[in-house]
This record gives sequence, structure tokens and C-alpha cells, in this order.
Amino acid sequence: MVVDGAAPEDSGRAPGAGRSTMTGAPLRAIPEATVARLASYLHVLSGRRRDMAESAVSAVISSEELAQWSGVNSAKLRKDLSYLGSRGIPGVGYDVATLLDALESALGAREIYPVAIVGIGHLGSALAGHRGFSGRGFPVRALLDADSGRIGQRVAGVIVTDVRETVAVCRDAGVVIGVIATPQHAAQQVADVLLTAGVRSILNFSPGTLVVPDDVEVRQVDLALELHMLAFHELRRGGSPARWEALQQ
Amino acid sequence: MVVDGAAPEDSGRAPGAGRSTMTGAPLRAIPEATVARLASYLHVLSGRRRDMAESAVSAVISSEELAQWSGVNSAKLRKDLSYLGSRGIPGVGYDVATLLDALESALGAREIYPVAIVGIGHLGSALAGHRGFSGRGFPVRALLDADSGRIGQRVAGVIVTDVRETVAVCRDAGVVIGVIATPQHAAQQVADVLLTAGVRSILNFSPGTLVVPDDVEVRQVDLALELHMLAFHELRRGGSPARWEALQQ
DNA sequence: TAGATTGTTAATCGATTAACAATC
DNA sequence: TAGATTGTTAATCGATTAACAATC
Repeated sequence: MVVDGAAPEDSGRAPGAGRSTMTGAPLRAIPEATVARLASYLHVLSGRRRDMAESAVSAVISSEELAQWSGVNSAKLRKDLSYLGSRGIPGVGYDVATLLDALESALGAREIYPVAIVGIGHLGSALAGHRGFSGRGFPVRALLDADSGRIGQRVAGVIVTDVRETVAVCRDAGVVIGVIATPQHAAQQVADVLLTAGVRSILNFSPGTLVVPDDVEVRQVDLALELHMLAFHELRRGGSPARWEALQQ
Repeated sequence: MVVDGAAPEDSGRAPGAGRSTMTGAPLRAIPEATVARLASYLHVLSGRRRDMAESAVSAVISSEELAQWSGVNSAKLRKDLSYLGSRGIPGVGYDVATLLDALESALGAREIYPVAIVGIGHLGSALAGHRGFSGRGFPVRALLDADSGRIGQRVAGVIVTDVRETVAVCRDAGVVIGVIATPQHAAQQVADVLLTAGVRSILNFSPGTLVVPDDVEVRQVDLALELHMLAFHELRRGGSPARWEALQQ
């Protein structure tokens, strides 16, 4: 938000030019918007591969087909894939296995990124048990909270630790991604502690802007903001609930 | 996405030109990115107003100050506000009350948008009790689930209903926003039912693309995608956990 | 070869930002 | 008036897309 998440972000981020893959192929800098879509292609493609695992169905897919599955324009998809340097076959399409490999490699999707969640309320607990984490290379290695009533409890198999021990716990567990699910008033303080622990990637579910150094990436998931966007859409459509009820009958 | 976040969206959305406010002032079409930031300004500004409620502090704020609070460039902020037609005072700044009024009006933030949540697992339950909803004009009026073990239970003060009654329940409750928190395999089916119930705004926490008509707005909140974006950032920085531990000592 | 689809170019579109005349 | 800040212009930047030569 695009979103966007679609939260306001510091847009002047350096695009990290001149990288290269493990295979040594040089890459152009990949735009943020493209990275988000690459992740989406990866997800769609792994899902589809599972579906057609049994049948010996074509291990090749066209940009048009993948584009439709992903809900994007096929020209945009080809442009996105061109950043990977991964070669499709003109007149044929993309080899699914090769493409998956290139996507995983480009996104670092084969690495493990240990996660800490701070703020183990309703939302934090739900996140701790969420498949999106442990299932896919983001094991939850630490849960932290300030409430003595919650400290010591086991949530999704992990013991909740006192937030004052964040730095030690995160370093011990090799945490590289911090998730903030605290009330807003605590968020900046928690972010500061995570920074001290060496965390440079933060997923923030608390509303409001975090102040962090330039080399720290913050992804904002703002529920209230999403709802306001939908509200704006409702307003724009000009449909009141009452009017809709009438129309639907 | 963020965005928000930043999920791939059908970009060819009609920008809804030629609206007008309740005061009759004609408005240019407001870009999506601007709408997201307007919502953010509204949030920041209401928070700050609460803080300075007691003190008779300046009821005026400059674009520079609000921009810093919101983490954006002040030129961008002024451009954003210019879409509201709300007049600041050159040499002085913006009257806070007037600005809040204009923001609320433009975003439809004074209306009530009843919400239904489908899928009352860990995440759905957490959302049902979340302040972001009931607190700010988005009352949760219906909870729906397919699991007979959950149907009939009370979550955050609302009884969970059988998902097969979605259409009737949503119409009765005047639901205008549907939240999907089901497993992915059920998401499209749930979306279809919500459409039948007249819902035209959907907040989707399930990964994967929903196919919906053009006049339906879908905001995607994709946890796995956010994590992949952060993973990419980690990869780009080239820091392995081990390396970080060494650096931090 | 004929047919199909890629990768890339170039045009278009939209969003960001510095700068400054207008204004209080 | 002098100082400050707005609203808007114009330049820049980046992202999207149609179109098509290159390629299998």
C-alpha cells in the first residue's frame, strides 16, 4: 500500500544499483513496485505448481497466462521478469522451474529470516500463529511483551519474554525482522530497541510514522488507513447503504 | 499497500472526475496515492489535536510541521492539500480545525461504514476486537464463519453466524465493507457472496488475487508479500545474520 | 516454414519536487 | 513594511503500456 500497502513512505530510498546474483549475472536496480509484483508472481507460481504436480502438464507458461493469474498486464509482467535476466523462450514461454528458481533467487526466498514479534495482544498472537511466517522462511523466534500477565506464557509454541530483554533475545536468536504489534504510543520506543538489537527490517502494524535511519526498511500495515481508502471509494461511488439495499432488491 | 500496502493492483481504475463536496466546491480527481496520504494527515492531525487539547496552543500548523509529523516532503503535502480546495493562509499556515474538517469531509470520515468479517480464525478474531474498526466509523456488524464449532460463539460482542447466511445478514446489517480473513482457497467464493450481498468495498487479508467487477475496490493486505519485501531488502543489504551479530558486538 | 511469444523500445502517463510569485 | 508561508508552475523522475523486431 500499495498497499500498498499504500502508506506514505520516504520515497528517496537509494535503489541499490550494481548487484549481482549468486550465478554472477549482473542486475539492473529493481524498482520497489516490481519487487512487490515479483513476490506476487512467485506466490502464484508456487501455488499453481503444487496444483499441477501430479499431472505431467506443460512445465512452460506464457507471460499472458501468468499475467492473468496475477491480475496484471502481460507487458508489465515481461518487463518485470526482464529485471531477473531470466530468459524466456520466444514463441514458447517461460520454463516454470527456471522461472521459480530465478524468482526465489532474486527475492532471497531460499534464505531463512528469523522474526521477533513485539506486542502479544490479539493481533500479535494471531500473527505468531500465522502460516505466512513459519511456513515460508520467516520462523518466529521471539515474542516480546511489556505486560507481566503475558510474560512467560506460551503462544504458538514460543514463550513470551519481557520486552526489556529484547536486545539480548533478538541477538541470541539471530532475529533480522522485527514485527511491531503494540499500541501506537509504544511503537517508536520499540523500534528504537529493535534497532539497537541490529534489526534493519521492520513490519509495523501500529499506525503512525516511525523515525528510523535511512538503511532501515519499514513496511507499514495500517488497518485504519485501508479502511479510510475504502470509505473514500464508497463516498466516490456516491452509494449510501440505504440506496444499495433498494438497488439490490 | 501500502501500503501499503504494495500489492499488485488493477491500475486502470477510473479516477472518478467531477465530484463536489457538500459545500459545493468542485474538486479535481484525487490520485490514489494522495488519498492514502490525506488519510495519514487526518490521523496525525487528530492525534496531535488531542495532545494539545488542554493547552491553548496555536490552532495553526505549517505545511513544514505537518509534513515532518507525517514523514513526507512539504511540497508534496501542500500539493496534496490543494486537492481539497481548502485554503491555507500564506505567511501563517493552516487552521487546524478547518483542515481537519476538510480532510474528514473529503475522505467521508464522518460517515458510518458497517463492516462484516468473514473467517473468524485467529486473525479474524483479532480484527473483530481491533480499535481501528469500531473506534473510527467502521462498526463490526457481522461475523461469519464456515466452522460449526465457531458458529454461535460471541467474539468481541458479536455472534458468529453461518457463512451461508452472509447475504441476508449483510443486507440486514447494512454492511458496506467486507473483510476477508479466510484461508486462500475460500477467498474468491467469499468475495462472490459479498458481491451478491451488495458489498462493493473489500479488505482482503488472504493472499492471491480476487476477481471482481470494475466498480469494486479491493485493498489487499498480504503479510507474506510484506515479508518478502523485507527479505529482499535484507538480501540487498547483503547482511547475513551472522555478519550482523559480529558487527554488533 | 508458419505461428507464437519473448524482450525491448519509445510513447505515454502520472507522481514528485524545487522554486517562486502571490499573499497574508 | 518585513517576514513567512502558501499554492502552483514547470522540470524531473519513474512507472506503465502498446507495439514490434527478434527469436524459437
